[in-house]
Amino acid sequence: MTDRQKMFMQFIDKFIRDNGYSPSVREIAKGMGVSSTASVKNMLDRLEQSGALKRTGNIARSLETPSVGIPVLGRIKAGVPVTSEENVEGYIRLDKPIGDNHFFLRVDGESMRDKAILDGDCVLIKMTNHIKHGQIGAFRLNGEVTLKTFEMTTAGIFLMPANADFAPIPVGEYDEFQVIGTVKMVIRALEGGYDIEPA
Amino acid sequence: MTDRQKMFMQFIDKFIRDNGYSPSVREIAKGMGVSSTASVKNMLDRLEQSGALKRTGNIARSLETPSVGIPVLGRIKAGVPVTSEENVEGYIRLDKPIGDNHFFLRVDGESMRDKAILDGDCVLIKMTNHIKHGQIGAFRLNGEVTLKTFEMTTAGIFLMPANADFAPIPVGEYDEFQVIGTVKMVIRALEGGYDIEPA
DNA sequence: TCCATGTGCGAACGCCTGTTCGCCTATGGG
DNA sequence: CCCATAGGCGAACAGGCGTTCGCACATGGA
Repeated sequence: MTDRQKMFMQFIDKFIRDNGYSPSVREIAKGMGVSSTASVKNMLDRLEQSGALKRTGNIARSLETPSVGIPVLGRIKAGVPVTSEENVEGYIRLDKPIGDNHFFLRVDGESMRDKAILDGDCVLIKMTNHIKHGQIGAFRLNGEVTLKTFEMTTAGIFLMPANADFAPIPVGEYDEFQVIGTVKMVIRALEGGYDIEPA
Repeated sequence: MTDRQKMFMQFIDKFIRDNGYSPSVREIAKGMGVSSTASVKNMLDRLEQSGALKRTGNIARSLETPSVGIPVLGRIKAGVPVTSEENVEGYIRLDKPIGDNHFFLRVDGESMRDKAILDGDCVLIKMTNHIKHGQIGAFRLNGEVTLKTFEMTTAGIFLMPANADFAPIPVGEYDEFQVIGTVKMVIRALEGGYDIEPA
């Protein structure tokens, strides 16, 4: 994406945030200081083609910046990529300064109880390979997805539960191991105070 | 709001969720099974007047269902109503099936640690006088606001911490005591993963 | 009985808005 | 030099869209 294209995106984004509806072609032209609607259409066509923008043909103010519903992944099936459609159990809509390298994971089990993350909570995962000693993250170990504290010591890598009922998991040289990402937020619903959109 | 008006709101709401932009007057007419755009405008005028809907005059598809910024209350000052402006430290924007009898409270202290609610978490409070034995709620006791589990026994009312370092608090007959509301959701940000709008 | 309120009809007006067409300029490989 | 790519101009078209006007018909309280 060129600098010019980024400027258009920023304008559209801000307009939608400020007004709650998307700008018209002419409003974009005015805001960006070009005089022809054709120039704007040109730009929108390219932005849409690159996937930065979503439009619905011939419909007024139907511009969308695609990025609001963050998927909530439930029990992760073995053998498929984590973010596979099959694992999506719903969506949580977020105000969007968040990238598409994020998803929510519904916590299964009590192994992180003492870090105040309970069975059924939703944790926001930022997908990344960079994780530091002591950070909580999501990992894939021999096909199983798990939420643990990451510890890297002279004895090797350990995935630490936060619950005395569970044992630390050493990551062996020949284990299939992958850092899925780090935990950025925890959301817990109590007594039906909160909905996720159905998948 | 009449039943008919609720149906219109539901339609508009769903349309926006599904399409990302608001319906036109004619689309509403079609969707609601009325044949005149004037009827729809009539309805929209009333919905707007009652505050259920926001519009921008003469602008296509500018319908908004006011998405509410729920205030986040920080340290509650003594002597002022809980929801007083002075206590607001920011806002969290929620998709709106939530009433204005809700607010977020930023948790101060570790007294609910064993219920997985930590210092600095944001809890969504539904303001109500109705609370059941065993529910977590926010209370005002002799001017202090506190988050505890509510217990009602033959020995009286107790506010129970979830942390062995804190003692149960009996509510005496002459205490100034008020149930502020019940906890509906817990949100925790880790490592800057999440922003609240400034107040 | 009278009147306010909620809901509806159909037609017409006029601005709003996305699209199209043809043409132009600058930049940077090959 | 040729050409692809990014960006832009101005005019015109056709359908989208909110608004207005005048009228109609129930319901329910005064």
